[in-house]
Amino acid sequence: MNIFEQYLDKIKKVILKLSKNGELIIPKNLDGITTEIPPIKFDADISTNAAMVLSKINKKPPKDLAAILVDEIKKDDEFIESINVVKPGFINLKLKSIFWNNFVKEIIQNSETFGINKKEKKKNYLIEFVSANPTGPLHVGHCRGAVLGDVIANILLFNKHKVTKEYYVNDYGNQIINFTKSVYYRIREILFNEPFPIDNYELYPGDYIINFAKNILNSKSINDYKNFKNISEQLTVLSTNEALKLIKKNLNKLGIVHDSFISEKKLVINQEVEKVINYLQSQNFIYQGKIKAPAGENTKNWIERDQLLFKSTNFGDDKDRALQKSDGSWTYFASDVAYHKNKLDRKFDQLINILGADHAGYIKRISFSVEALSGSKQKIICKVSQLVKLIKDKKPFKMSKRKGDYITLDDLINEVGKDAARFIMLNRSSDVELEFDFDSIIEKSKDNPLYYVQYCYARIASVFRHIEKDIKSKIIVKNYNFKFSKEEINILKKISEWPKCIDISSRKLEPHRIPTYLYELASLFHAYWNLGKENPEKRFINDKRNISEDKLVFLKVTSNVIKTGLKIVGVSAPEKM
RNA sequence: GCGCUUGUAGCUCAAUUGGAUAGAGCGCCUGACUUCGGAUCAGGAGGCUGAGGGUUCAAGUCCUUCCGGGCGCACCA
Repeated sequence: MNIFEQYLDKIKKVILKLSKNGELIIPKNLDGITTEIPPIKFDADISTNAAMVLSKINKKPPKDLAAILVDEIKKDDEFIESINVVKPGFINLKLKSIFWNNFVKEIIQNSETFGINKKEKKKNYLIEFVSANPTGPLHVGHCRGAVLGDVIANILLFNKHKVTKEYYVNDYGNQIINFTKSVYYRIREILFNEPFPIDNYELYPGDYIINFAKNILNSKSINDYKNFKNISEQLTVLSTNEALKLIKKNLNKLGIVHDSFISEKKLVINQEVEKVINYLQSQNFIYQGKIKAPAGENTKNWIERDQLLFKSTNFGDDKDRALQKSDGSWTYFASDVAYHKNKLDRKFDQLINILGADHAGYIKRISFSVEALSGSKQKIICKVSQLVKLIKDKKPFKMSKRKGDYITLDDLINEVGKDAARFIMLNRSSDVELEFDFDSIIEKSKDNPLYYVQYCYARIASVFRHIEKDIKSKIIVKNYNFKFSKEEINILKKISEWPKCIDISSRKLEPHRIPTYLYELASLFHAYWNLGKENPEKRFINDKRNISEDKLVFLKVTSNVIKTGLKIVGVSAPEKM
């Protein structure tokens, strides 16, 4: 139950009715009219801007219009305690405590579905995220995008949409050849005692390659390692499989499981790239031409050459984009276009891509290709996760692949744990760079907002332990005539904002709103808890270890939201810490 | 040079898809545990939301021009 939607509907009905009676002129649509959470200082529960929005068209001051609206809104509403008009023209409603009794009843009876946007049309989403090259373990940089994608999926799933989480495996191209060669040299190092050519900058120096080499040797799939050419194809498959196995293990440790993995190589082998290029050619989106060197860049080494180009400038890109390399093989972009055709063919309602900041420049061309392929019928949403700045010893920590001094996702989780990693990565809007201070998260874990929220749940759980009830089991309520305290109603108000939080997070694909909300809710709860120190009446259980039904229900409802929220974020809700 | 993105308290960040007197944490100062878990709480100091212009009843939020940061700008992926 979303009380803001509920009252918005009601207010709109009132406005329509007044306009029918000729008391009010209304604009073409009422979209500008909203219900909001009033600032705390007003001691109100819901506010609306209706009078201000209607003011201009009616040529009347908001105050006068508000007066008319207030009378009509008040009519036949047994739940409104007071309603008043505030300075620029806001109408603020305060609800009676019976309203909150009903509100709580609703939640108790539908604890699993509280917060879900039931009105929303259910869609079928495809969300592609992580898609790191299968050449080694995931590192910290991948972590943020991974969590972002996973939690966006969780929010959509919570709202009862259908979601497919997909990983695009870039197992084709130069990087893969270099990677396979690296494995090959490590194998020779083991078999023939040849030193690994560490000076060759095309190769991957990381130690993990040694493990891949050992695993492949142990599998005994290949007998003769003397000639690279003879075994390169087989070795590529074995090597990328090793890398993928490791990546999946890393993801699992973060609590992420993709529904499907799509191989770039397969798209190429099945000639899906040719097919899509032919199609685009038939639609006149492709031509043979040259790309100009970018202005301001060092153009000494620039070689202009004829290439197969996609006309992304048709859609507003700065330049057209190459599809084919000079050796005739496809560019990354070409097979990605084929991949997106493949996505479109699977008939999703909405495609979502999660990209790292370093790939943001890629968004235009890929979205334009989706436009071209779908005849502008489909648009893809691309979310960018900004960089994570690692701080160690109060200094920025720069990672270098070459030196091998980069922090893997595995290291990160081993140090701070899955839950903290997820919560911190999500705690900020994905649009801003995030500072990840290793030391403060490891050393003083109390500074970690995750614990603050979890502690709230643990405190409630401890009350349940004292009264020998299970926090997880359903509560049977005899009658719903509660008498909530001022503080409890204040927290219930916050709980009433939960569906709104979910709604916005879902529509804007902004999961960071959930940890923020949970933190705020936990904060109110901790403050209330501490009142019990000075005033025993504010405690939840009395000397005889009894609890009133009101308080029991209140705790149940609060813990329910915290738990649901933590679950969406993908972290645990421990009963003891 | 171009594109994307960002600029809010000393630091790290929120801010209800345009709403009211811009809020938290850290740090700094003062206080609260014989009793439901102190991983907590109460109070104080700290702001011309980078600068100018515009749209609007209303702008941190939208448009525009500057200034500063980040990322990207070939056949890499």
